[in-house]
Amino acid sequence: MPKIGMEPIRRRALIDAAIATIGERGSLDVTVSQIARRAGVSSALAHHYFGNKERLIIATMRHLLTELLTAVRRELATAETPRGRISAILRANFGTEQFDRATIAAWLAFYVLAQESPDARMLWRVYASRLSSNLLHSLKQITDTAHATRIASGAAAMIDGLYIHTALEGFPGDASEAIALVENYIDTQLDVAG
Amino acid sequence: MPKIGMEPIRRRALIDAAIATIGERGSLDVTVSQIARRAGVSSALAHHYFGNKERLIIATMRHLLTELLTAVRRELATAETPRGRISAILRANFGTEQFDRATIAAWLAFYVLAQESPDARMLWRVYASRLSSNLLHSLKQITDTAHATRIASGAAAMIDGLYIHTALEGFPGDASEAIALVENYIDTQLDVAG
Amino acid sequence: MPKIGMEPIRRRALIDAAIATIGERGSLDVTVSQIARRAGVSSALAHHYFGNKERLIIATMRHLLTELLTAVRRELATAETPRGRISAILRANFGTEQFDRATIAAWLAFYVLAQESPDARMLWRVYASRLSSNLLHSLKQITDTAHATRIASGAAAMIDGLYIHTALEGFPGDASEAIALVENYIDTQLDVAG
Amino acid sequence: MPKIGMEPIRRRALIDAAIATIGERGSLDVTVSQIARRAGVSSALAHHYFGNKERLIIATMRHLLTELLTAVRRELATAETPRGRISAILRANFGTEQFDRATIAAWLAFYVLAQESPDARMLWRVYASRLSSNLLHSLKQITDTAHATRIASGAAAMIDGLYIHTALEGFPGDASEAIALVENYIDTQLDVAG
DNA sequence: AATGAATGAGCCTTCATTCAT
DNA sequence: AATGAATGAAGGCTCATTCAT
Repeated sequence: MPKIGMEPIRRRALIDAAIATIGERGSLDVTVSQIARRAGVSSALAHHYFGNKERLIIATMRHLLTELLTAVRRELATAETPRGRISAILRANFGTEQFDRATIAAWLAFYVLAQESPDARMLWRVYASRLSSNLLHSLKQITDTAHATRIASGAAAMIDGLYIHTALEGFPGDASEAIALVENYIDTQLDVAG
Repeated sequence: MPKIGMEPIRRRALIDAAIATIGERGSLDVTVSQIARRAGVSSALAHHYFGNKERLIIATMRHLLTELLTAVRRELATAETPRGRISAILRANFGTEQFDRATIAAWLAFYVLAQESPDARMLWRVYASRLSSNLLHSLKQITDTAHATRIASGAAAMIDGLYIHTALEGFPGDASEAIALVENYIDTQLDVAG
Repeated sequence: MPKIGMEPIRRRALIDAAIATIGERGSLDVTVSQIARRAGVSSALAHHYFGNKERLIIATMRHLLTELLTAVRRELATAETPRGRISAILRANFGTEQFDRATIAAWLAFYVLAQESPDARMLWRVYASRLSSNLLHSLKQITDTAHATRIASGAAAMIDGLYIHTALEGFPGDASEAIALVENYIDTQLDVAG
Repeated sequence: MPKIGMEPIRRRALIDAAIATIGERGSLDVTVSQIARRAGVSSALAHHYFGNKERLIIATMRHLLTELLTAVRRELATAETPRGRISAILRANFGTEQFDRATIAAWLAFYVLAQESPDARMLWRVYASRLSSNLLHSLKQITDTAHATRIASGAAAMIDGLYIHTALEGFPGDASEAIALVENYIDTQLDVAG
């Protein structure tokens, strides 16, 4: 086995382990040692590559964000109409990779981190404004700005709310039902907006 | 003269201090000492009254929940129609006491706690199902069960989503705009449902 | 045994233990745990009372300095002539309390600390300028300013040099011989200065 | 083409880097990595050439000592009288290479190391006895053994004391003033000794 | 009723050191 | 000749918790 070029492999392994550990625990109250052990390395190595715990956590959050945005882009590529683009965004947000237990739990934990850490908040803002502008862009092609703005806000809130409810098992349905709920919201709003 | 009957006073002071401390920090990463100091007592006293940190946190969460439910009951008492009862619930959820910075931040932190602590999850379930059944009960008097169920789920998700967005300053509006968004959702849904 | 008012007792015990531990080791490479163990308490208590390791070390240095200055003052009180005051200062600097193995070793370690820590350097400056001004004051009553200044500098350097040589066992004599060397320096200088 | 004969170059580079790093920090609290980075190599190479950290430090100390003794020898070669030889020794000790900031700081750090490390103490002893015997040898040609011994001890102490005071910026003058102080001590002592 | 005193347990972090390449 | 990869060991520091008063 080659002993060179391990850095990207280890970084990725540590980030994956961080998601799994945080997801399992349901909070950021995890130790670097736990994450490192799950990644099959020593905690010292985690520090070697990430500097400190916070940076590892932030890198993990960024990874999740990147994956989500990639999924969004992938789905968007298949859409052909403005309304179809909105559905694509929803499919990406509730896709199997984004909507599995550990990932949702990790996202929720990051929401809390975003309250204390400026870095984390900035990342959350990137996610939120990207989602918002994606929705807005498509909605504006269907209805007027005032309606589009309101619908985008409502849909974004509903999406995050569904994440929470799923994480806490307060939402009885699965991903497709979550999507249906938001789709229905948008359809109904657009119907009424005319 | 011996101070008698201090217990309820101290308990309340500690719970208030816990909300303030958690709200300020934005997470449950607060020490018992910080809370106690804010309450003007020693950390040993906090343990004397609550046994351990977790029970103090749970008591704080329960307090917040009780206050919310009390506010809901108070608002409901002023409502006269099923639709009016729904508006009353929203007014309570976004009322000044529930929707201030520290309280929202604390709620968000508790959401995360609910992922790890069975006690906390149970409390969250109480809140979620109470909210849900309140909404459902009124909605069923206006539309059929299928529509009512969906609208209740959507509204509940939207409410929690708005809490998150407000906590992270991703929602640009204030309480009244948050209310308007949910009211509009419900109105539109009911319109279409017929 | 009383359980109140322990703070000054513990602080003193920790400082004494720090001197002994540092003196024995010959450097500041000692752990808080070692010091605490010697003082008969947990390392957590050391942090409780001093905040962190550096502050404990600085407090120890300050203690040594205070003791030295107290000894100087005590000896000065017995002196009656300017020349006698100089001898008093030397007696204090080479007195049994200041000139024992552990204390000398600790002083030497502090000299090094003074190179990196501004707090430590400030303390060293206090010691150095106090010694210097004490010597200078008496010398000026015996000879002119130019000579007095030079002699004070030379004597101060010789004193510190003798500390080092004693710490490293490069000086063959004991305290009285060290004193004699400096006394002789001063006498000779004054003789020549006229 | 394989790099051949790199060993002496690397050793020297590491030792120079060690002096600079220790001098800058003012203590031996430097990491092997810092030294290696400054030398432009990996820390593993430092271990490859020196075995462990202590040996690198000792080698650095020995280097400093060798340079000092070389300087002494160089200066001594220019002296023609016993008194001139003493001046030559002083010139060497306070020469620009020995008396620069980093070197002095490193020396002071080594003094402390000499308290814990037998190897370091042995090196210091070599320096101290060489200095002492050099001085003594010349002094004995000028005055009787008793006086010569005392003057040698006093001068040696004064020299080290001046190093400390310079390191800690407690000595206001520069090298030439330091030399003058010791020269004056010796002259005066010899005058009186007759 | 209340607290100062005290600690065990645990976590983050650093660093000298080793090893395969 | 040289280094990236990796770790064990240890230290500083925090904190919930206990206890005697």
